[in-house]
Amino acid sequence: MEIHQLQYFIAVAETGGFGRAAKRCNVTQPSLSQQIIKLERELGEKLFDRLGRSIALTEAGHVLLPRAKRILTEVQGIRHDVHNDIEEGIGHLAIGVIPTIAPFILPETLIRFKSRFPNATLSITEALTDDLIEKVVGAEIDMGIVSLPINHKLITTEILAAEPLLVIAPDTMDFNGMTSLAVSDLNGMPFIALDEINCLGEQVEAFCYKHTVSPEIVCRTSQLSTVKRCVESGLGISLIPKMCAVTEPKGTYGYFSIADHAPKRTIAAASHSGRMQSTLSKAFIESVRGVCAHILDQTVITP
Amino acid sequence: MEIHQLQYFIAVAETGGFGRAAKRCNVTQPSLSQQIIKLERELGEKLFDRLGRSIALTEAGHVLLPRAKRILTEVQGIRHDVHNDIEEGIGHLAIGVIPTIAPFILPETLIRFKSRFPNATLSITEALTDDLIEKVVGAEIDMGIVSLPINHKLITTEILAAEPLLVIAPDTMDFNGMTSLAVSDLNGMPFIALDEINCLGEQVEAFCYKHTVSPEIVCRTSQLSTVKRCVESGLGISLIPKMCAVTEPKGTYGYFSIADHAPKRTIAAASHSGRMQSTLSKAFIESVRGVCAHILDQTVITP
DNA sequence: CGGAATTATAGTCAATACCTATAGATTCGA
DNA sequence: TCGAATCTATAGGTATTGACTATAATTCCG
Repeated sequence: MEIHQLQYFIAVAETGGFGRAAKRCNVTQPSLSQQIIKLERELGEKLFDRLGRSIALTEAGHVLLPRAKRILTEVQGIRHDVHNDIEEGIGHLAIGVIPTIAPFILPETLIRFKSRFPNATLSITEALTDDLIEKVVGAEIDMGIVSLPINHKLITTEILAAEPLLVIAPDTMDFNGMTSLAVSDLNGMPFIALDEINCLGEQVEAFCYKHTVSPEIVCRTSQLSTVKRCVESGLGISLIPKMCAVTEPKGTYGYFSIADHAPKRTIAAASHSGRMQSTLSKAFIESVRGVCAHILDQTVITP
Repeated sequence: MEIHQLQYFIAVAETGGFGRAAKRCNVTQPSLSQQIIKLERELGEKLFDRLGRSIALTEAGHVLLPRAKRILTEVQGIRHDVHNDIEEGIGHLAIGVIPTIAPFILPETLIRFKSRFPNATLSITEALTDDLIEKVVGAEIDMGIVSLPINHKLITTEILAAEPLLVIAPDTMDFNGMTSLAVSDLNGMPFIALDEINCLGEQVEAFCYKHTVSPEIVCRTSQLSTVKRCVESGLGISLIPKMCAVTEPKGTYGYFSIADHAPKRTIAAASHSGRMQSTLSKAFIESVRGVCAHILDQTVITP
């Protein structure tokens, strides 16, 4: 069964004749006749009673007609839909975000994205960088929101924001009223470290190593919120991303920047080099970029 | 766009590879590749991102997939439906009935038919024989319930019942207690005639002419119910089909058969010789046959 | 009965779907 | 890092088939 056969069939049914149908379909009458006969043979039923002057649909023809029309309508609609549904933002997007970013940007990002594309569906995965990269490569998700650097030849990254890392210290610790510190001030300080399975943990570690400071690690946790709670209870200081400082209620601790070698992380969208970015993907990236800018614009440094 | 292209597309989407899809579709991989490429060109959008190990649907592919599946499902369903819907009595039947039959058989026939084929739709036309025949020839209706003879080379008839015509006479007229009359008894009697545009009118006329009796026509009406009312009011006698006697409430009149040359009419289904009879048509014919048998089985002759 | 109209058949041609063979690209394990 | 394996694309040949022209067969109408 072929689409053009259904087209011919509908034309015959609607024009009431093979010749007229052929004219409408821009083929000759014998061609059309043969295709109808072929369709009849395939279905094992005559579709028309040929009455000389006119034709009449048989029972089988009556059954086929509405179905054929529906199929043709859908086929006609496909070309249109393939172009328009994309613009209308109908579709699905699978996103992954690392745990040290997700809780701070997702709420606002989802609100923005959903209001712009109410018809799109979204699935979010929270996982560590390596996991996300693997999922992107395997096309399980469309994009990962991660922290650079990413080194994988199949991954393309697009920078979304540069984010300072701030020292967080409990109110019980005194920095002599300073609001900004030097790297060397960290030396020997009790330090709450994030587990190294988080890239942020690694990055902090690398930062300390690079500037040859060695704070004394008194605790290792796997979540930033736990870090904050440890700091709050006076256990030590830590280094956390600004978005974490901004978006959680202020407690009994203060924030300080490091003046001489400001540590930062770079937030980026990682996607598969071989896949074209969908409209939704691009829009999501812009949403994240906007949310980051908005969040990082705020000031939290202890006066 | 061709159906097999959609089939290939779905296979690739579901198997996650061109080679596997080709195997499932029983074609070689290059053939399948080419058809996908062709489909992509026609739609103006890439449908898959080829990632080496696996493939991923593009945005356009995501839009197409559910539509392609729906179309394929419908196409698959057609062959099944064309055969099964017929057996399940889904469909439409257009019937015509002459006025001297319609009111007596239709109610019961429709009840029987509808209970057997609840999913079928039915349209009924009441018209004179010539009109009906023309509509059957023009395929406007599927079948006419008429009275023989019908002479038209494109019409096939199938006899449904032989129906006696009975003399109806008002109670005020006395036939000396006889329940059956001879043809000659009609001579000179006041007679309520049905208009000759009805075939029944013609037939009665022909009957009288053939047996050389000439009742005195005192009234011509166009409907049988009017004939009865005229008889009832004592205007004269008439000759009416038995089904008319049976299915209308008995009033102040009696029925008599004609013993020597029993007049009758032959009820038949007239259909187009060139058209195959649908299941519904055949079933409707059987319904009518059954109803006629049931009605004509009853006895109405005045004791 | 003849002319107009309509569908079916026959024969030819061109488009194309399919096949085999092979190249190019990527992944994975040694 | 190199080679084997896997996967898709390309090239060229073949065969199917949809479409065309011409014509026959049938029906309808004057």
